[in-house]
Amino acid sequence: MMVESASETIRSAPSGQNGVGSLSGQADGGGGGSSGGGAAGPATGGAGRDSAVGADSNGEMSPAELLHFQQQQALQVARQFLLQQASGLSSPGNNDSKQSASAVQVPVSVAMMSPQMLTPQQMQQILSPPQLQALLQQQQALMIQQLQEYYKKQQEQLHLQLLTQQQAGKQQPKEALGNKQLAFQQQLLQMQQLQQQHLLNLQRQGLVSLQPSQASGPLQTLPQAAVCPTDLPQLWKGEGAPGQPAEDSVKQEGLDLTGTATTATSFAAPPKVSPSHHTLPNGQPTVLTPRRDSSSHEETPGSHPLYGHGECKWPGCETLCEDLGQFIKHLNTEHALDDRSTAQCRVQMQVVQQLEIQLAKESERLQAMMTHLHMRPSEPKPFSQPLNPVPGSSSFSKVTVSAADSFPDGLAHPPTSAAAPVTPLRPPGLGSASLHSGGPARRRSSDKFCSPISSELAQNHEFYKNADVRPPFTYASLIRQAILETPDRQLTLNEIYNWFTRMFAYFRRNTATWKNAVRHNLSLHKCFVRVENVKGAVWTVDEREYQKRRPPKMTGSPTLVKNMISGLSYGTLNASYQAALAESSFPLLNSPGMLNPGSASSLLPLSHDDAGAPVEPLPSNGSSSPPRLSPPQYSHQVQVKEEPAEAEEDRRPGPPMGPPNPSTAGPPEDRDLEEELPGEELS
DNA sequence: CGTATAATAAACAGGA
DNA sequence: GTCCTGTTTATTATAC
Repeated sequence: MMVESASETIRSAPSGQNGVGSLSGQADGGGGGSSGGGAAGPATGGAGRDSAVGADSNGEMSPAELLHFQQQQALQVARQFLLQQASGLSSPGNNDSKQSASAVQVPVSVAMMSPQMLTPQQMQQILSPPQLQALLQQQQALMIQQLQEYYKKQQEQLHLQLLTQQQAGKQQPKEALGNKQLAFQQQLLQMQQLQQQHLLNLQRQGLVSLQPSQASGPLQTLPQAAVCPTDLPQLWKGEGAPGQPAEDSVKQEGLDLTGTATTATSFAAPPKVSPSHHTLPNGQPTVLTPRRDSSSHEETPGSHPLYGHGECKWPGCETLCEDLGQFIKHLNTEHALDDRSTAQCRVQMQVVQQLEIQLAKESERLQAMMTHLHMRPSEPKPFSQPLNPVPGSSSFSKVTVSAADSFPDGLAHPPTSAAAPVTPLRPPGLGSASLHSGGPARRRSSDKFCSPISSELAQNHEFYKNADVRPPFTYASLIRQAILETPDRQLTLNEIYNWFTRMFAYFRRNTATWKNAVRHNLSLHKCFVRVENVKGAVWTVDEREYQKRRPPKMTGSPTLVKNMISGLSYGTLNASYQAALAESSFPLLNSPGMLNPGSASSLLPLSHDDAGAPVEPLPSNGSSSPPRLSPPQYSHQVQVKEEPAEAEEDRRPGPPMGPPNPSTAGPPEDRDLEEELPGEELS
């Protein structure tokens, strides 16, 4: 005892109390602050950037400026056009839905809230490593595709125009050609410049590695441009970021426009090239710099959309600034109106647009899902409805929705704490807990997330195993998991310890305190039943108790939940609700588990089992994944041989599981859903 | 602001 | 006496 406590204190003291204190402090600040500031900040920031892209505020523009402006406009239009196309294209492409749905779409949906609303870290939190990767890849692919499309189109048009022009030229007197040619040449030039500029920008951002020679050739560069927009994070990292490996592969895909290009240059053509010239949303001369500058001053004292938690929130810039003044100074010096800044703005714009499109799509899907689910008549447990979550941010996870093992709620607190120490890897949904990889973190990561533990764990099993990241689950849920993973559903304390260390790198390194916590939890929670075994004492889980205690958490966002429920029941969703849903859905989507409840169980051995708990599978899902509960599961109840008394507790829940809902008994996903049921005891 | 939950810390007891 | 296991109490952070 003495020894243990001593050792514990040694480590925990620093990391524990103090560490926690400071850490949590950061987290807090970050969380709260960012959520508030983050939401508002980015939003405004976005607006600012958006408009910024426009042009110069001054009514007067020099020819050069005008040209620049025009280019911007053209680019803007082109982008919009592309985006539209993309959306159109993607939808069909998504048809392969089922397979890619969870894998790809999910990430995308997440991406929607990215840059502006989420920091890279947040995204990492929300996404599981694989998801993150998928997201990045998708982003890349999308951008590449768009760029390619765009340039291709432009090229084609030019070519066409050239041909036309050529013909016309032959039949027309040279003078006549004069103007047209001039116009066309100008346009061509403009386009080339635009492209070059774009490439340059990309290059500056480290997105594209251009060989000087290629860069020099106007149209030749196109292929490159199409090439490699890297992942968002990279984008934001700005010039500092080294080119990505992806480039190579992409380059090969470059369009072979050279031929055309060369040809094109030599001829003149009709004026209009751009596909659409409708007025641009932000065609106005509002402007970037001025805007920015002014905004910095305008912002209510003490705040600035691009400033939060002591650091600059300019994409890719996380420079620390002690105060607003310093930040403004930094903003003006580092993010003045220059190519890089404008390029970043443009990128941001593009990102936003893409996200918007995605948002629309996802919202639609969500609605369809809800509609579909709603159709299902009985919903024994409203709460367990897969849809759950809505609570804008965090709460929903609480919804016991089993299916939804959701974790991430990270949104709630946009941890602006971008600065926060980021663990190399970030599992899906961990919350802030992960922030301090070092010491014991106090953050409760929660039960909110925990329900999904099995699926989550299953999916990121390797991750937690190797990354020194605090798992986003409560001790109770982890313990339960450990126990349930066992065939016997019982473990000795030591075995539980071993499970912890085996499954989580975090518990290998961060010793001590957690053991105490484990013991504490075992004793404290009624759901853990100690049974005397021949060999000694083992711990088992009383699902019933476990489930019992969860409800409270669900309360997460009562209102939202209620709304959701009501919404479901009524079948009608009001706008706000929908919006909320859409919003919240992202995080959920992130978790594959959610999308695929059944998968969870399959992945993790444990999930199903717990049969003890009568899980009620979702109406539809249930059938698909009848838990392969093994008969024994129940036996688990407690094979604990001796100690009837205690055992009985176990059994009660177990075998009887039947009781709650025999028919539905099979808990496909996890037992999470299971009993939540009726408020039985709760209410 | 009050309440509930969870994490953390630590005191303490019983048994090997 | 030491260590492990369990129980219990207190404090603090968070979320609602």
